[in-house]
Amino acid sequence: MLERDETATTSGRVTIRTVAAHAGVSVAAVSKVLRNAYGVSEALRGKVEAAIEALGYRPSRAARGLRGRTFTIGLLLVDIRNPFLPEIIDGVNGILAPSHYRAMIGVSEARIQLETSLIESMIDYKMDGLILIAPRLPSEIIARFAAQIPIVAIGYHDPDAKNFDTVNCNDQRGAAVAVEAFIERGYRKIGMLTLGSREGHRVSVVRQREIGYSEAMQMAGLGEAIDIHSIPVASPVREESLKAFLLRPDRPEAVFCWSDLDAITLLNMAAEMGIRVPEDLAVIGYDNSPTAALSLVNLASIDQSGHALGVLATETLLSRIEGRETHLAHSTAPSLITRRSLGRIAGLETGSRTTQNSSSQ
Amino acid sequence: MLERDETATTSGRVTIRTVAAHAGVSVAAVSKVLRNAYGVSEALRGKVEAAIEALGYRPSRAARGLRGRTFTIGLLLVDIRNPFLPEIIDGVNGILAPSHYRAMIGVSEARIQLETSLIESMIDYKMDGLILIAPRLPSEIIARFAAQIPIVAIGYHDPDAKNFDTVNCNDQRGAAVAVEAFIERGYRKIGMLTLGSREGHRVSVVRQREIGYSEAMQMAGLGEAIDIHSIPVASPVREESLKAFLLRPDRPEAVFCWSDLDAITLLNMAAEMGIRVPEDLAVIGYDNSPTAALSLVNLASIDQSGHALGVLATETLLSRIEGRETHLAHSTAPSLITRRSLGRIAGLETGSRTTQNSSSQ
DNA sequence: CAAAAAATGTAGAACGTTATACATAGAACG
DNA sequence: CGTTCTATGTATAACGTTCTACATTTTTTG
Repeated sequence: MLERDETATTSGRVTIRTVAAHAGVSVAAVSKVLRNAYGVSEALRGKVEAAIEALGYRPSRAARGLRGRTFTIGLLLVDIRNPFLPEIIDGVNGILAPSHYRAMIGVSEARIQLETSLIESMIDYKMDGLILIAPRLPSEIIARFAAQIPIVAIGYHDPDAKNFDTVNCNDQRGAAVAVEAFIERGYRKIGMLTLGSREGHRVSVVRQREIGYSEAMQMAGLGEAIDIHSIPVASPVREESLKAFLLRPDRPEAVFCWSDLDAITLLNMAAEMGIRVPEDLAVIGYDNSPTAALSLVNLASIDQSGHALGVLATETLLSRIEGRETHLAHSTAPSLITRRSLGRIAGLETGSRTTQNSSSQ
Repeated sequence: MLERDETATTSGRVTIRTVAAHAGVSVAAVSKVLRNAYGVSEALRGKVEAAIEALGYRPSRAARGLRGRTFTIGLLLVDIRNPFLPEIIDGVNGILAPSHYRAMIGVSEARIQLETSLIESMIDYKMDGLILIAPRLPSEIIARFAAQIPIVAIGYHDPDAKNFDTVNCNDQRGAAVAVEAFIERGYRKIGMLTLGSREGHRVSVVRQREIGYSEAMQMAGLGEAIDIHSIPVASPVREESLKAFLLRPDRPEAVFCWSDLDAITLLNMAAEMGIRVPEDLAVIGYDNSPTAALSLVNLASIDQSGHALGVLATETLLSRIEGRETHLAHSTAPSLITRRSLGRIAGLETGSRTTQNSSSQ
């Protein structure tokens, strides 16, 4: 192993100048090799690669950001507690691992100003593209940013998106799967718990799940029994609203809940109040979170395969970065994981999966 | 609002040159204002700040990385599923929100090569400092990186650390708190579940909790009853080992588990096998994860306040970045959240907290 | 073989900011 | 008032890489 070259900086970092001197070629030649640019002989490539190896050279991502690519994908989260995040991130990292790309995650809150500020920061870092996970931004804001940087949104249903891509589980279908499962087991009074009016727009997964619930009920001739109970976002009125639902004299016999987070809280309260699940109230959640699978919890849930969403979003973003300009909207299929909370059929101690077909636009 | 200035780049981005032209001053003057450097009059500051506001200028973090600071804190995670992560991140973001700093999170795996590669990437981004959360690296590797970039480690007990800082919950004390709680309730056959030999070094939180368990048992005159059951890291032998523990004819009457993750799995299995908790087996976990608090789960747990750890680590790192060179090792106090799994005293349906003092070196 | 075309490697500027040297203006002092 | 000291703002190079123009070498063609 050679000593560090004297063309290293005063801080001791090996730079492209160091490599060029070591290989006896120009700086631009080293850059061409790094970029895999046209006009590099095999002999030159060999010399440069040997020098890079010998010196342990790593390009500065910051410097690259001034002219070329940083090989960075930004992931933007508005809720670090979203239960399907680990799977998405596993999916993303699985695709990026063999490449030069690296994912960097920024955590914001569900407020337009904070989400916007985080996206701006990611642009200032010269990231090559962004994956927004369940963003709460209006479509026009996302479109404005997409004019500056490639963007893919997960968990965001915008049928009019032109300059950014979307990757979603088919949330209407997910809700319909839940309703159908209840009906198949003989339930007719089927309600839905949804999240409050802060999430009012059609792009939101919550709204899509409501639409799916309502349409499935109507298809089944149960339009008169549609019963959507809206819970507020903020604690403690959120928990109070769940309790109020449980205390209703006209409580339905089965309920589809927009997310496992609130479904699990509901199960907890039911247990504390002596309401038997599924005998007094059958429950299906959404997300198939790890907690839902605990046999102490045993919540039936719609699974949307975060891993597949992460994989698909990353592949879609990389193709955007490579120059594709036509819009893509991917839709994956939800599946029902049946567990005890669904009830009405014996032998439901272990989860089992009912699958739908997937589709892309 | 003025039109975008003609000195903007061809990509349309507002740069420091644009601001300088708009304010009628030099580029270096604008830089001095941005850096809050000495030698700026109030009049100049006013002109520059007005131009920045009018043009919506944001410095390029990539360009800043070439000479100054990017105002970026890197958070490195080896396990995105670690239940106390959301609280740590809330703590970090709470401190950074009013500043120019931004946290960027990188997710790795618990393998030396991958963790090392992620740290190198963060250095290549010219991040200003790093917080390593429960790193699995040997001390010498961390120290080598700390010679290049300010580092604070959370959940890493290295009494010999010289050039990086540590912020930990007092894990020995946490284990002792659990043992003492069992003893106070009359349990004498008290075991411990720990994580396998891959985590063999003293810096590891697992090893610290073992030490705390063993010493507390000896202090209580129960040295002969020390019983540490080691479970392997990898599934499915991990779950098999937990089941083997439950099936032991000489199973202890109470068990302290190194982490909520495995404690919850244990509770699940116990429920499936008809082992009553706490009547047949009392359990205390570690981390006070949200799942532990569900009344369907109701696991007593040692709380280490991820939020406080995040706050403390961030403050410590910022002072490192500002130039402090003396080593700091912060230790916060664990507290016991009592719940039903602990047993032996009536009226334990709601969690309550037993607190210890905190200390810093 | 000569001319044309293609491949190769280099020189130099660009990217957007920071840091430093220093010219100059303004303030303080005798 | 002249000299010295301090504060201010500018000019310029540095930071580490990418990109492009183009000189030169090599290959292909007639």
